[in-house]
Amino acid sequence: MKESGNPHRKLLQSIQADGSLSLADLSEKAGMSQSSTWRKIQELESDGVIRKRVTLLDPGKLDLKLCVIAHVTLEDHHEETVASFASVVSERPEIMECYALSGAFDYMLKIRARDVESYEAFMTHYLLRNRRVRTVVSSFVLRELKFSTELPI
Amino acid sequence: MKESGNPHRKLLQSIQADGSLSLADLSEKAGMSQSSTWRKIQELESDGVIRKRVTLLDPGKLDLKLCVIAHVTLEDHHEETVASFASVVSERPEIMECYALSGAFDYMLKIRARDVESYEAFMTHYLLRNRRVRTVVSSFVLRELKFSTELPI
DNA sequence: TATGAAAAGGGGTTGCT
DNA sequence: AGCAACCCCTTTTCATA
Repeated sequence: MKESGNPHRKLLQSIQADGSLSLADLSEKAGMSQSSTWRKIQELESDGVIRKRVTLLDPGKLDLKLCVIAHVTLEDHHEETVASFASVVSERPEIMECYALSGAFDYMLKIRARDVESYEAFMTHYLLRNRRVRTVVSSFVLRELKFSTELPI
Repeated sequence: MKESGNPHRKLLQSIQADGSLSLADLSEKAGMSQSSTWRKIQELESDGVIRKRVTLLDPGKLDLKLCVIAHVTLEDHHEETVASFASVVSERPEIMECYALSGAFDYMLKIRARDVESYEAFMTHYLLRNRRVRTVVSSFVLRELKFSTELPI
C-alpha cells in the first residue's frame, strides 16, 4: 500500500517470471538503479510480499504421472473435525494444494501420485478411512493446460 | 533415469524447498562435493527435470484477495472448440492453473482476481461470452489451507 | 571417464558520498 | 540514489584415481 509505480510492478513481474535473474538484469528491466533494485527486493522480502524462492520440477520426469482433483465434504464443521482434516492436509506431501470452498463441496484438493495404485492407497489410508470425511469425489487430470505461479499484477 | 541414490533425492528436495540456497548449502545437505552438486544441477536443467526457478509472491499483499475454482464444460470437443478455449487459457494471466478432467466437467480452472467485481467482469468477458462454453460453475475460495510447489519425492 | 580440489571470475552486499 | 570496494559464490580448470 503505497506508490505502486511502474518500475516496482516491473520488478515484481520479473522476479515472479524468473527467479534466476541477476540484479543487473532486474534493474535494467525495471528501469531503476542496481542499488534501488536491491533495496526494494529486501523491502519486499521483509514485508512478506516475497514469500519464497523455489525451483519448479517436472512431475512427469520424476515418475509422478498422476494428478487428481478431489472434492471433499466433511460430516460436520466442528472445530476438531476441521482441525483433524487440516492436519492431514498439512502433513501429507501428496496433497499439493487445498482450498476451502463455497458451494457444494467443503474442500478442493490437488493431489500428485506415482500412479493409480498409489493414489488409491493414499486415498484409502488418509481420506476414506477418516470418519470425519463424508464424501470424496476424485477427478483425474487428463492434461495440464496451464500451471503458473505468476500472479496477474 | 538411472542411479536414483539418496543424495540426488536430497538435492532435488532441497532445491524444491528453497531456490536461494547456495551450492555450498546444497552440497552439504545432499552429502556430496560441490563439484558433483554443480554438475548434477546442470544435468537436471538440461534434462528438463528442473523446469524453472521462480519467486512466489503473496496474493493478499498485492490486492488479489479473490481466488476462484471454476469448472467448465464445452459445447463439444471439436478441435477448433478446444483450441479456442485453450488459447483463452494461455492468454489470460488471471487463469493461473487449468486442467482437463475426467468426470462431470471438462476443465478445472484456478483464477485470481482483485475482487468479486473484477472476477465477474473477467468471467463475463472471457468465459460466458464464448459460445463454445456451455457451463461455468464458480466456487469461491474461502481459505487457502495449502499451496505447495514441492513434489512428493 | 568420473570425481574432488582449488583457482579465477562475476555478482551480490555493504558503506560512504 | 549512485558509486565503489569487498567478499562470497558460481564457474572453470586442473589433477587424481
